[in-house]
Amino acid sequence: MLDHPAVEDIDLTTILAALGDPIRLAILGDLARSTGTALCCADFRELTSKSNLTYHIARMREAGIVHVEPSGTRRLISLRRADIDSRFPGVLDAIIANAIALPSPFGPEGCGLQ
Amino acid sequence: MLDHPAVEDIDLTTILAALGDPIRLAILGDLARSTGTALCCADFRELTSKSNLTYHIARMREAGIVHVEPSGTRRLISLRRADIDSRFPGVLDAIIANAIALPSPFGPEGCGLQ
DNA sequence: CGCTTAGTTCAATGTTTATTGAACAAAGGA
DNA sequence: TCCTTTGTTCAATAAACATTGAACTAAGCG
Repeated sequence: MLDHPAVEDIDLTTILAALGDPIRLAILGDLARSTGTALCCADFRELTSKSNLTYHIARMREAGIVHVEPSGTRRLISLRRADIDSRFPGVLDAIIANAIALPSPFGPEGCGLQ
Repeated sequence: MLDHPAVEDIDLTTILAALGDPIRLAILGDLARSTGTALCCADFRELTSKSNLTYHIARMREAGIVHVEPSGTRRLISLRRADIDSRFPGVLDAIIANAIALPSPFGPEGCGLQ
């Protein structure tokens, strides 16, 4: 539980598959928009249900895209941006640059975050 | 049949999902390595079976990643690099740069091309 | 201690995906 | 015209994926 792959074990196919889903791409966008502020699962509640979020965030964690750290009753989610960039230079940055501009797949009001 | 999405209909999630598969990422790598030479389905035969190639190449075509053009008894496959770059700048280039370096998922001898 | 907030686990369900092999179609060369 | 090469279609199948809701755990607060 809460296993994070080592940098050298991060796989490009797995990263792309993990981001090839509207909910997870929206999570990526939210995380990228909020650099500095740590987000927790509850911050993504407008995207889907609690248990479904557990599922999607676990997929991103297992792919090596996010780091999840328990903090009291919550889990702080952060991007492993430097890790992915060192392993696959430019890939995550390019995706983020485009994902940030994307409208939220769940209504024009966005996800509520910034 | 042989429907290609218009540039403005190309979707980032769909592209990432299409490339989040070892066979399709290998096809992308082969195409990127062979700029100048047009490839046909048969050039990917070391990756999987004929009918499975039809399936994977159709997915890439429907995602807007490749253009497929009949030519005699074959189909010439080419990357829609400029199209994707105009829609999602940098994304495909970054993925290609990393995919090219990737070992073929099907044996150290690579795919036989190049 | 009891309540609330945050998130997980689990089983169930329906959908999509990947893969196979056999049968088929279409173009080109001998 | 027959044969070969190239690729498609189709049905079947197994596996992976996404989604739900109910039950649960764990931490913090009053």
